[in-house]
Amino acid sequence: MAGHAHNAPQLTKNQALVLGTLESAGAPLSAYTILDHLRGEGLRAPLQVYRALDKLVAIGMVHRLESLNAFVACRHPGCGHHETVAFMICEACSNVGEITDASLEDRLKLAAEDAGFAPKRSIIELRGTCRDCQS
Amino acid sequence: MAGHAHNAPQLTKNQALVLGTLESAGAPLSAYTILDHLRGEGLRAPLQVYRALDKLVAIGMVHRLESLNAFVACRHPGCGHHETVAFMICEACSNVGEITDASLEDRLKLAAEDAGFAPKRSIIELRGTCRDCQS
DNA sequence: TGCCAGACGTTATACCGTTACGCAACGAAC
DNA sequence: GTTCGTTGCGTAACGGTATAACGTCTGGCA
Ligand SMILES: [Zn+2]
Ligand SMILES: [Zn+2]
Ligand SMILES: [Zn+2]
Ligand SMILES: [Zn+2]
Repeated sequence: MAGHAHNAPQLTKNQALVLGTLESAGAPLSAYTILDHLRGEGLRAPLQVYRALDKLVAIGMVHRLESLNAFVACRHPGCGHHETVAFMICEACSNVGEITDASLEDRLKLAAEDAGFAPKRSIIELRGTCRDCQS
Repeated sequence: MAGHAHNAPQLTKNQALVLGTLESAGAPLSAYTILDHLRGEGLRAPLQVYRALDKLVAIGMVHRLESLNAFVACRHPGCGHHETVAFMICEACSNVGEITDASLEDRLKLAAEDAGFAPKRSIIELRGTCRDCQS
């Protein structure tokens, strides 16, 4: 359960178990996979996992990958409050990287506002091949 | 079944039914919702809808919205081959707009390559409020 | 003490998507 | 014309993802 200290508000037992599972996996896991990893710790129902995930996502320690229906522990360099993050998902090794790029964010916001759209949340997920997997 | 003519390769009956449903809805629909709309036309199983959707997505007449697990008929102005599209999803009225912005695409590609990542596919979905729904 | 908010546990259910099988239609190759 | 590969179709069964609706238990606080 190593980790970067987001200003984390005392995790509960289930939240800590779920976070630990994600961190030691180092890759995205589905809620049901997490559940399977934690049956030995007494968890039995999906909802126990989903509730913990909801909280962890809310405080920014875990991200949800929409295109994968899966969750990953935050690896953001510095782990600040990232408003907009772009995820790089390697299809070969499942590793997930995070980009925060202000000019990209600006560009996106501008393009949306040109169309009269007021964005609240941005989902950016790149599928491809990470540095290590390019042969 | 009005529509823009992508260079469409003669849709089959099921494909035309599914596309027609999406176009007349004018908003994203889940595969099961499409199926419910088409029971009267003889469709009975999810697979019939998913197969049609697969094809329609492949030829670019329908887009899949990953963050919604839903599908929408293409409304892209000009409907060309869009490599990278950003979707603007209104959370108030469910309307979906499409942006194609070369400089945004470049910026994203550059940021990824800085990180040693070779992207194959980009998923960009903005959640927010469209022009008509801002009061 | 009484109350409330938040986390918890359990059951059941809804929603999303695929596997596996077999059949029918079409066109190219022989 | 027969063979064969490809593509679409239909059905059944299944597996993966997420939530609803209960009730319980705790800790904080008036
Ligand atoms: Zn992060
Ligand atoms: Zn990789
Ligand atoms: Zn489009
Ligand atoms: Zn709207």
